[in-house]
Amino acid sequence: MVTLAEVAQHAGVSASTVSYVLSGKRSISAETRERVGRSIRALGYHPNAGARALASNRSNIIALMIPLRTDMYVPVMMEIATAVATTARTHGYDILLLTGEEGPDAVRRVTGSGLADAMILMDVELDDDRLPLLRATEQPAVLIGLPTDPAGATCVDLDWSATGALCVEHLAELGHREVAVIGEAPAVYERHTGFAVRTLDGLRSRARELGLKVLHRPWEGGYDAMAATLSRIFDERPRTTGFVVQNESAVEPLLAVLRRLGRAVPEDVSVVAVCPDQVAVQASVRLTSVAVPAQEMGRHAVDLLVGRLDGRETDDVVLIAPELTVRASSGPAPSR
Amino acid sequence: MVTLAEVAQHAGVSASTVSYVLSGKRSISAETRERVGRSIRALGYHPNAGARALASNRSNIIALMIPLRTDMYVPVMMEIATAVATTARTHGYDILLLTGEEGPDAVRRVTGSGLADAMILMDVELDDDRLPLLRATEQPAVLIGLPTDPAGATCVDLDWSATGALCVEHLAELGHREVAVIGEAPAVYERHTGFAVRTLDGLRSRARELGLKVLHRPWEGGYDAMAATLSRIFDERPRTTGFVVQNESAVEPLLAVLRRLGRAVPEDVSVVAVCPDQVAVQASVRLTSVAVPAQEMGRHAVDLLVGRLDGRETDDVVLIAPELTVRASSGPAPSR
DNA sequence: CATCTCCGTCGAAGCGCTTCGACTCACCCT
DNA sequence: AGGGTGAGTCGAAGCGCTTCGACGGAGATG
Repeated sequence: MVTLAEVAQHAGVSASTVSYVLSGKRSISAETRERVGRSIRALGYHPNAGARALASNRSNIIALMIPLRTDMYVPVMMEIATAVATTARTHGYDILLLTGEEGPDAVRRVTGSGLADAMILMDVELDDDRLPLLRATEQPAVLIGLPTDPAGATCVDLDWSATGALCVEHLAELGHREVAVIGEAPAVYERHTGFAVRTLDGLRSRARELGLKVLHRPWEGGYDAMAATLSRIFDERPRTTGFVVQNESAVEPLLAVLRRLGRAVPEDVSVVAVCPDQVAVQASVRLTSVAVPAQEMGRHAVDLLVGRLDGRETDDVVLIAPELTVRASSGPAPSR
Repeated sequence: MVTLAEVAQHAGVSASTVSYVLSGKRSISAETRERVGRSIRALGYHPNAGARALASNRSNIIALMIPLRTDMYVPVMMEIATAVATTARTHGYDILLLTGEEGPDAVRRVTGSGLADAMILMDVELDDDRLPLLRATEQPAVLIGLPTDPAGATCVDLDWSATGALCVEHLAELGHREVAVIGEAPAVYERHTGFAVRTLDGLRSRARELGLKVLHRPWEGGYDAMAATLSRIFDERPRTTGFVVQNESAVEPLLAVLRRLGRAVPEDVSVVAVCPDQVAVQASVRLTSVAVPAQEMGRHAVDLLVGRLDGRETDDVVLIAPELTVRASSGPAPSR
């Protein structure tokens, strides 16, 4: 293993000089810089992460806490995670992967041990039990999600409330009067997951303003469950012509069951989805959708964090405005 | 920030004693251990990760390199990743997340800097360019996947070749004579991804032994592409009655298109999938399938690695035997 | 009873790096 | 000519922990 001291000796300078070459924190003559650079390459030197962390009190690691729930749509999580990882690398940071399993303890462990310089938390609940811990430490943290009280942490999220409103507005403009929402699994609402609750609230209040009737049904997964859900919906509200799907994995089952029921999309019923664009265009019907900007959220989170770590002032809450793309799954309400 | 020394002072012992209490590497009287434990709790002490890594030359971190390709089935990757993370935690290790993007450089960086004690690599190609680097370091590594020459690294994988064989055997037993394979995206084969190539090889050679005709068609994604693929297959081999799907995301498109073509499953055609059990049971037709044991693979990989790190001798290659579960998507070939 | 052994504890020496203060030149200003 | 300035470099002091060797004392051994 090659050390700084060996590089210094090889280059005929002192260890501190090599360190300053590496960090650029003091000016070094071009000639010396050159020579040190050559020695580094010649010896194949890599700074030791532990030593660096100890001496500088910086690990250059960002912890990312991902839920390991199976009731969330995984690809979006993954997309956020990869965006976080790649963005972090461009700033010289690595990502430590924490699963939600450990819960608040993980926060304690990581901040306490100086393993990471900062944290990014996903799957934020409205009243998240990790928040008090974050407030108690001076370590920067970014939530991907928006709790009820965001004090003490920076937040990045899609404006879910506006998203819900946007979906229902679109359907209203097309003349739909009765709308059904196929939601997440019940457990997601029960633990007050921010995005699910907010979407629903935003949708409902806009619907009220517009005079639309809304039915919300969670969905557990599976085709049979979808068939049951739909038949219940059409029993209770036969005149339902608009659907909002907030759960990406519900998209295909919904379309399949509608087909089986003989309801044409978009002639008989319209469907608006909240999902990544890729899902929307690859579905069996090209979906009118509000995109979930997973990449953007991940990138933003890291940028904010790095800004904080570099001592810059940053925004406290970044809400991304939703954008609806009209595709083939929504159209004018059938005249009856 | 609380340090070891402060704990030692608070407990009235020397720093080394506290260290030995923590590591258990020397015997400590019960009374002292008790007292030190109390001080630790009283002060809220957490060992500093950097200092520990520096002094002990162990970071207690395992690097996990995940592909960030979009042409792979994401949920399986994620399942492996979470299994890796949770298993690692039970052994006291944390996970450093590396995306495939950096490629071999990431290996160099991580092993060189002592950031991680070991690595787990996913998305292994038959002739992977990260392998030479792994062989050149004495750091343990586990591949989830099996390259052509596994020397120098431990490997964990499903026996894909046997998996392919198993699928075709099942169809053969049911009397199917002409079989089509809906594969991964072409790029997956082009870069010689181990599992894709091996499955196909295993399937083909068993088919040859059994006298079955096999057609293999990659699939890029999307319903239209699936419709095109199927119509080509039925053009070229009208008597095709068996399908093997190795790409989980192809399952629903395949079933939907078959339905549209008026081919009933399993009466007209049988479908065997290679996918996680959850996908198989939640599909619109309950699928006969070979399970991809994602969790098991992740867990195994970590167990092997930890074994190595603890100086134990471990297996070099762990191949998990495939298991086929018969469900509702396969049945006797139609008599013609 | 002298000697050996083992247990429990301590002190000190690093691990490889960053960073602060200090030093040496050259150069510029008055 | 004297002093000030800034660029470039060095030495040394730590960062918080692990670990090795040493040591005193208790109990076992012959």
